[in-house]
Amino acid sequence: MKLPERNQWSKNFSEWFHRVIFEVPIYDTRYPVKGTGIWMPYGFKIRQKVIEIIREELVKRGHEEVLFPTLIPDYMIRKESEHIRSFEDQVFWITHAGDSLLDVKLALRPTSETSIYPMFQLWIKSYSDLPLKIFQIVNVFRYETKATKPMIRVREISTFKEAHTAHATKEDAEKQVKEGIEIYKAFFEKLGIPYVISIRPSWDKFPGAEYSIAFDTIMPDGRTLQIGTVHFLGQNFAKAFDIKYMRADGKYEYVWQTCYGISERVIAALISIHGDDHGLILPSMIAPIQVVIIPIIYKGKEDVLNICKEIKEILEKSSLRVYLDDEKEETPGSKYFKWELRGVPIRIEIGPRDIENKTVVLVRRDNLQKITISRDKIIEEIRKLLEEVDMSLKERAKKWLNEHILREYKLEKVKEILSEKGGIIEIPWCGRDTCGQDIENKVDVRVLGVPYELNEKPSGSCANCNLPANNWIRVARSY
RNA sequence: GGGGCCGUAGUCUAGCUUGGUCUAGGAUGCAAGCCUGGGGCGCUUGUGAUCCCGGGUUCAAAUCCCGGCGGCCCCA
Repeated sequence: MKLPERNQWSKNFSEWFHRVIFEVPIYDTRYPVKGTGIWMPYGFKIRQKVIEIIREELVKRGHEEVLFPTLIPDYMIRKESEHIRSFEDQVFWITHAGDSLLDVKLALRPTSETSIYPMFQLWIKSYSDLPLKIFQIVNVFRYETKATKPMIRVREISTFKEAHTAHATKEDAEKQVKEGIEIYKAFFEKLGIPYVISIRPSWDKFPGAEYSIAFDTIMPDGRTLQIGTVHFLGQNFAKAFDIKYMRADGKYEYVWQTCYGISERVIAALISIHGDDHGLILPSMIAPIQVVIIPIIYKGKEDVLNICKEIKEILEKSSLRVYLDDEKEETPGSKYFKWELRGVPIRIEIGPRDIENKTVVLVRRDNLQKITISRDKIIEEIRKLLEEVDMSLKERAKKWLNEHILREYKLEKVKEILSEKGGIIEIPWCGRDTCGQDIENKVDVRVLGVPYELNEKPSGSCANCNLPANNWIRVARSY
């Protein structure tokens, strides 16, 4: 069997994506409210695994999980002016209870800063209460006006992980920003999702933040997707919500804050980036089913099934997630396609030939290579193979990302490259906001920002205005 | 922000321009049976559609018009 291709996957990504999430099924978009969808059992399991990983990374670093109400009273959401100004048009309001008009209308949270920080104000008394590091995983609502897209641009974000922290000093808070970034790096590393980190331009930072740092990845069609953000809030919200603490010397000071978020866009990225024309390929850590067993039953050789059951038990004892597809009416070939679509990393085929030779056939999902191994080596062989598949997925994704990040000095070329193959282009930039926005308009791109953690600077002049360039700026067509 | 396309069984789609032949055709799926089984088996039978919703025009609307809801795409 030849290597599965990635033609549909890249050239017809939108179609590929819709087909896969519908047919697997992962997510049903037929619910009659625009920009919403249903996590189907298999998709829900993938989502669960992703949530487990991020939760573990946060808890490991001293974050505690909480759960806030969905509703935010009008006067509260308005406390930080820049924040509300930016979200105003996107807020869903509850104005009525039955027929009666509410005295205070209630917002469905578009994000939770304004619901959480009034409580911070009550909880934080002295420096010994700091740092305070919490997170929640909730749904948030944003009335998107542009075309919605399943998991990528939705009106009900169903999986919004938001962390919120408060600190005694600016230094502590900025250290927290770095920790937030480390958490996300570890998280994406585990999912095998490659990324670039950029400091968002001032005109695109989180409303109410001092600055924002964002993770972007590149989707199969070459457009970038923001998959994580970390914000330094300074004392903006602390002042708006009067969050003060008493220092050791008895004086009061406003806290310094950060927040960072991730949504189901990560899941969209996960299933897209590792896919091919046959469907999903899931990293073993995420795969709801890591190994699927397909019995090849010929008439009069029904004992194949018994061996399959034995092997299933052996593998389960070794903590693998195994499924035996013993459906009688379906042919093996049809099962292969089905489980490939669903991204199960390893398939075991067992037929009469294998029974006779005490072997099994292992097929890895990424390249469909078949190997025949002796039955008593099955556990170590599968463990090894899972690791190899994970590794090659990660490497392929990384390679693909790197191939789609280029440097360019001429704006006309930028436009050309982005229309042809998409990706991210780094161009020399003078550092002025007006010039950056000018580039956005001229080339029809989104400025992602300047590279985070890159010390090297461009020489020469800005690609747009010819003033001396003082940094690289990343641009892309984005979701 | 601006523009375009579309909505017919669970899914994809024909029919719409030129209203009547549509009792809405096909594929796929689903169900039953036979036959099969190491890459989407085959055959038979069956099942499944308020033609997105509301209004209008007309003797007559899936088809034309208006509004709504929903989906997709493109451009600066």
